[in-house]
Amino acid sequence: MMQLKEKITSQQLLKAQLQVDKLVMELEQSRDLSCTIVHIDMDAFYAAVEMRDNPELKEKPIAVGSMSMLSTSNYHARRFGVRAAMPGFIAKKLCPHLTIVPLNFEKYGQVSKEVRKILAQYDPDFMPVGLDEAYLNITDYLEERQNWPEDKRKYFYKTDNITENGKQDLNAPDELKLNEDALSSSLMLFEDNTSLAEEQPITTTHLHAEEQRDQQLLNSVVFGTSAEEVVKEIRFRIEQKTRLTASAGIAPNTMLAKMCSDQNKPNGQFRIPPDRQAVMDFVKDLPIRKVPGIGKVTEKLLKALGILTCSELYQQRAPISLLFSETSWRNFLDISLGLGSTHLEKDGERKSMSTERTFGEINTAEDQYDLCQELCKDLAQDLQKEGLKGKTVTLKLKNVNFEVKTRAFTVLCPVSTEEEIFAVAKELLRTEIDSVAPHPLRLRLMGVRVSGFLNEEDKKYQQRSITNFLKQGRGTTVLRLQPGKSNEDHFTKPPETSPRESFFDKKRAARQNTNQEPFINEAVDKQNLYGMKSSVNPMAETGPAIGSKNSNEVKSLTCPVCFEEQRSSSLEALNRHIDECLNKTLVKEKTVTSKSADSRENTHNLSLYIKHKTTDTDTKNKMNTLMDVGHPSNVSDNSISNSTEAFAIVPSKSRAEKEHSLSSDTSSYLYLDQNVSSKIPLENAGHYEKSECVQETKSYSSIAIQDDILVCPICNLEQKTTDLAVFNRHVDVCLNKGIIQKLTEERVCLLKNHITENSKRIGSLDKAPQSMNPTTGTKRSGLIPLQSTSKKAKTCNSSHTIETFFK
DNA sequence: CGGATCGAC
DNA sequence: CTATGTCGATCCG
Repeated sequence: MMQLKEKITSQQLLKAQLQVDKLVMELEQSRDLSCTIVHIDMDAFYAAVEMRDNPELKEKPIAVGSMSMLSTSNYHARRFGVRAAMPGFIAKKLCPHLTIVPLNFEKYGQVSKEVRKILAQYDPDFMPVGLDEAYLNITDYLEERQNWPEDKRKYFYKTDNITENGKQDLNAPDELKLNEDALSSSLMLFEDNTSLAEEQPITTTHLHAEEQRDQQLLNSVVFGTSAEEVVKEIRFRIEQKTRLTASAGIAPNTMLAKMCSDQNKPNGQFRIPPDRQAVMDFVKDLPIRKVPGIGKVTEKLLKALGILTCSELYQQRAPISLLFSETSWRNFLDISLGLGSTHLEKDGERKSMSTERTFGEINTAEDQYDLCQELCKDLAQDLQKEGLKGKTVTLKLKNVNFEVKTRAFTVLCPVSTEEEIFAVAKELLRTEIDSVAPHPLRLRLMGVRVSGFLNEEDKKYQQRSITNFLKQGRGTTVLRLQPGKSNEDHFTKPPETSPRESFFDKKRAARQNTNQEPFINEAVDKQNLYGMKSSVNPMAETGPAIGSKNSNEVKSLTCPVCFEEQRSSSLEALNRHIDECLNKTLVKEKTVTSKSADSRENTHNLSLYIKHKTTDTDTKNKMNTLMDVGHPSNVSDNSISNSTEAFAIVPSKSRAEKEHSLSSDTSSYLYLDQNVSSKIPLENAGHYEKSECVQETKSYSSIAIQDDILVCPICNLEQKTTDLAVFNRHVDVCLNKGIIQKLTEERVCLLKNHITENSKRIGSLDKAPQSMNPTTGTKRSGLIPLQSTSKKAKTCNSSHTIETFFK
């Protein structure tokens, strides 16, 4: 993209600038600040629930999840660098005293329901996001509330609830403060009130009138009519009801509201007033990574173009409009202007359903088929719960090198039962197994997804067609697809009866007489896949099942669609031909994508780059170099200084400091195995991603370092530093998959052997198994090529990269 | 449509 | 020993 950017002429840029700015004008004109959108976000939700329900966990560092994956952690644990999406066993190394609590989704769901009940009173159409977040549009509610008498905005609470021994949340003092603030600002009028809020914990009936009055005076709070007051009230009620705290953001649109809720987390809130300047001020120095929808990849992409903040995003709007797709750059423009959705669209119908499982290596075909069937079974159950049938079945595979692959197939007749799904998934799996034969597929994950659900129109059509179909007395073909029959029957056997011989049948019969070479087994199955496409639909005008018939009876490499005999004996080629025939297009020979010169070029650059860092040929040093590439101690002090909040082994910060580091801190991991990596300036390598845990640490002080020697739990190498913050950053870099992910499997063992033996030449690493399929390293991100000549790296075999690297 | 990726929780 | 599961959106060919 940087190259493309270079090639933009000033002419083009000028034109783009004019066009974009015209749009900016329009956008500015239609800027809508009239809505009040609220984003509510429960603080460390799962962990908070677990702590609430088990006081023993209160003072301990805890995380919720399993040894293999954590969903969230409490603040205690976050100080050790333990955070969401981290494997539990690594968290244990970072924090040996960590208590890992298993997930209890039912409970979280219950709590979430309670919270939602409250939220619904402020916006019946509020939009939940997961269990712990929600957007509310309180515009209408606010207006109505202006005229409310105080008693309608008055809530009672039990002080005990907050100060009770051992019961209070870590953040309770803040909440108490909030309550006190609210109390002091309220008039505290007492009125006998029949419409008390449900969270009123005091039963008034047993008390004398005066006592009752005193009691309630002490423990009541009146919230105002402003947006802030409403949100305080919401958070107050949530805490009263669940003993859990929430953070909130208030802004004129959802994008801003979401970012606001992050601002004063935990247990705080922040508002951007409905004022253009206020919005622009907020957005000005905002790191783009904070924006919902901009993730790691997009951040890096924009960073390469010199864009770190929203202002820079705006400044570069013209070139951006030339480099990105329409949807992408329009979105970027909205972001840089602080524009976002002002209404909450309720989520539509489900579009897919899937299930997947991670496991220790499974490499025998038999086990893989069994597993696949099990997944289909589970998925079928889920589908049936919602009465869904879908036309596309997708198989997802991840091998032991973490390379993910999906393979999909669409049938004309929607499927929902285990047998139906498995029939398709099995073929997809078979194709994959065959594609690497005689090597086994070495899987660590398998998943099955069904999508392409029928919409209402489809259903009607389906119904009508079936009716017509049955009227015509051709039910036998339909029955082929009914549950109860084995999957084999569905796709590999011809219909028992063929009421009417079609054109295709005749053709087929004619061909049969020529008696040619039989298909090998897999060929039959692959052909079946194509057969399904054209034959399974009982409504097909062509009549019964050409594919099904062909599958058992055709004995030559003849296209079942055009009936031309195919020259190539390659099944792949035949299948491609059939596919093209089905699509009524010409057969195009796909060229097999080879590992392109580009990918080598990249690795070449990389090794050159590393070379200057290591003159020593000792293997262990190379290891260290590899692990330390992203280590801050290798980079300029300057880049570190902005990052010292990592994992927050730091005392509380003032607001100003915090804001400063927020704006200057940007994430950038060093990816050694990706195309751009060699282009990232070294001085940026020490930056790291600022995660939620960093922002949520304000009330904690620093902790002591217990050990003299810090050993990274991921790369297992001793770290030179004794600074826990620096160490944590190293772990973060290690964790961040770019480097280590590809090494965690057998390669690490190889390396270790090399280190201990210290004799073999490193080049032998090149002899790593070739069985794995190269993954395509193509990066897209809506890039519009200005010149079609730039056929960039189509494939990038990451393991190869690493091998070259070591070499 | 199939496949790959990104992003979110 | 141990690196999730699920879903929607987008882009490309």
